[in-house]
Amino acid sequence: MAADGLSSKALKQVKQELGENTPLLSDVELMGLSVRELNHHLRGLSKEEVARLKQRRRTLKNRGYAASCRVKRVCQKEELQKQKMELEWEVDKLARENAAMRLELDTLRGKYEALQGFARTVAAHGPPAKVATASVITIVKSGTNQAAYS
Amino acid sequence: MAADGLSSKALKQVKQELGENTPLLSDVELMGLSVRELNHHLRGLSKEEVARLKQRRRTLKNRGYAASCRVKRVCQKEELQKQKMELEWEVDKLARENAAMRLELDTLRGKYEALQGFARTVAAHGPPAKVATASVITIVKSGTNQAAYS
DNA sequence: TTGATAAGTGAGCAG
DNA sequence: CTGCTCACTTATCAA
Repeated sequence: MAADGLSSKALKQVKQELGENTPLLSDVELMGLSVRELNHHLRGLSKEEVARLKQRRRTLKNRGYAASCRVKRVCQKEELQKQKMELEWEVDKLARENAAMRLELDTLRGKYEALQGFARTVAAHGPPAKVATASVITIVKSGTNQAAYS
Repeated sequence: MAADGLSSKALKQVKQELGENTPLLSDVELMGLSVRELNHHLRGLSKEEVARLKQRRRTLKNRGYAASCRVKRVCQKEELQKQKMELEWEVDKLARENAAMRLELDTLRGKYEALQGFARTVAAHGPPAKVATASVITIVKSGTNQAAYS
């Protein structure tokens, strides 16, 4: 291969010239033929020419296979990267939700405990007197669910 | 290329024979040489032989480059898949945490509102009487933070 | 036979 | 020049 002294460009030129010598079967055309159609075009050709033509057909097809193989590889890689980005986005979103809920939970816990202290005092002693601090009053007034008034 | 009638196996045999004719520079050896070392081995060779040898060196190196290129491609793909799996795992973990916290939050909200209703009643009317239902008593008794007794 | 893929080769670019 | 990557060819394997 390295000894023939012909670049691939030169070879392509040769192929083009040959193709012009035999315009009936040049590259793209040769690929699209079914076996039956191919045999039709093969009538009256020497054994060697038939073999050469079939080999050329195979080579052309292989060229296409190689190309689609490369395309496939690229697509798969892009698909992976895309999925990765989507997952990163989802992680970010969930992390934010998580932080927000944690905050909310802590806040609510604080309010709940304050209210619980108030209730415990009330339950133990008499009616609300000194225990009802401003914070507790606030808590009692600001309901998380305003739909329970009636 | 398709016209030379030589398979790559045949070519390799040829190369091996040539290598045995010139045992001083065969494949692996030729690759590991620095330019200076190479020039040393090139003394007293015809221009053509020098060119041929250099070309063979280049070809051998290219073979190695191609191999490492493929390895690299595979590694990158595996790396992406690994990262993807880690992200999936993280999403799963965060989603679970999220669900658990949401549940906890809902529960606490429920308890909070019940307690709030109790407190509101107590604040509006007198001491605990008929309003203190069993659920509220339970809520008051089961503290989320037992450290507030004194 | 057809299609896909690994390995090898040359072309061409970048450093 | 060296190293890398692309397109192509060939050798193989599976369907």
